[in-house]
Amino acid sequence: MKNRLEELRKQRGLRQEELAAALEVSRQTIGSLENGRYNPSIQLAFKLAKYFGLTIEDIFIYEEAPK
Amino acid sequence: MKNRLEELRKQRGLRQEELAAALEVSRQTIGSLENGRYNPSIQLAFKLAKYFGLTIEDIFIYEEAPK
DNA sequence: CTGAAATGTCAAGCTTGCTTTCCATAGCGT
DNA sequence: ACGCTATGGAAAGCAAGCTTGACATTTCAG
Repeated sequence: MKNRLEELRKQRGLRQEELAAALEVSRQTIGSLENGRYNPSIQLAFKLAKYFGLTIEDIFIYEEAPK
Repeated sequence: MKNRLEELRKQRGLRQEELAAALEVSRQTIGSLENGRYNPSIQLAFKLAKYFGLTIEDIFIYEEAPK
């Protein structure tokens, strides 16, 4: 699963740390998502979508092969 | 987080077991989601949305309180 | 070039999502 | 009542998401 987090964050001129604080997660979590080390929980996906004013589908690109 | 899984499944006249098979998860997973024992992973949420021809936001209702 | 800020990344530990197995309960046709 | 089918739900175990803490690397202003 790919995502547009880094792009969206930079568009808004935010640091990973600031975005993390806004979402109440750790900076490492944001970095890990941007770099594809793992996928977000659905809760966090909703938080991100709400924060950016987009839908989950706008931010995360589902790819068939779950791996 | 609430969801409309049971409603959607029944609309389509499916058993939990059939839906589970279509999504390649266990019957217990479907039952647990319908009864709110836990939230789906984002992968499974995407699978469900695709299966029902809806968006994740159509199926899952995000509630602030992460509990 | 130098230093500070931002990001990358790892490790250990806890929590949550999902599996399999198993048993209990509910509903329904006969 | 009986038996069958669908669903509910618990337990144990593994995988994935997230945390804190620490350290390496990149980036960029001066």
